[in-house]
Amino acid sequence: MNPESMDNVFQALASSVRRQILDIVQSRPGCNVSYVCRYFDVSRIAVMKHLNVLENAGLLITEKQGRTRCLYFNAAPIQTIYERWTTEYSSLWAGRLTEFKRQLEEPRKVNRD
Amino acid sequence: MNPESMDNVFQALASSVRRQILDIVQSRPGCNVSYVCRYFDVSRIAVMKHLNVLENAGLLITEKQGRTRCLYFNAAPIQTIYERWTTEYSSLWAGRLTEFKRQLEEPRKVNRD
DNA sequence: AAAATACGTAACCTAAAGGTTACTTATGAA
DNA sequence: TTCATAAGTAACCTTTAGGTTACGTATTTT
Repeated sequence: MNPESMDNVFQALASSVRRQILDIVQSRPGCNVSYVCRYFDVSRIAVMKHLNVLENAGLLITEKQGRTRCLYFNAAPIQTIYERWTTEYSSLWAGRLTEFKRQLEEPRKVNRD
Repeated sequence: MNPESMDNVFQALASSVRRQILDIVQSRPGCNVSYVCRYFDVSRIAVMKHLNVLENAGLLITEKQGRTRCLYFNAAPIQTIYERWTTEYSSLWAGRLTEFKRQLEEPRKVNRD
């Protein structure tokens, strides 16, 4: 997973509305756009933009059936990030804030992600 | 953890530069602003803004000593989110995309977070 | 004391996020 | 066939994000 798509996933999750949308779709796999819209006070276009952000991040899968767009939640990106971060920050996720002082003698450009 | 601060954490993590900063500070607990700046090509002010975003999300702790600002990584917010999401989406994080179709008879305002 | 260093604040600029309304298009139902 | 419904596109607006330069202030260092 490249840093760009990691950005997309975190960015997508950084909105309460979008996290709610994930909840809704998860509880109703295959539901359509109008169904999701009923839960919110904002316009359908605004909801569609949120859906597109989520789809772009890979958190939603779309399947067009006739005139309706069926929505499915995809947990894979979250799992990937979780696995990645548990490896890199394993001690931290485990709950211990270890003061692991790696000897970094001279600053250099970091190339993470 | 309220949805607002959850937003802040995800938002803070949605930037490759900021994730790199976390790496740097984690590898050098107590380092100062200038030290972090050496890793990036952007201005010091830009880096400071990133640091403030991270601090606001609770991912960085700051301790002023004389004229220097000492930086420490704080994993607590990440742990909280992890625990929260593993509870809510446990089956998903576990790797099985279960088609758990909860019977949601009539749409209503969702109040998650 | 003078100079260099570390940080902070203010004002500004550009691009992106997140919302709106208006209009189109395609499909399903009567 | 007509009408209602589901979705998409375009153009626009306002706020926020992320960067800049210029300037100010406190604390070390020489």
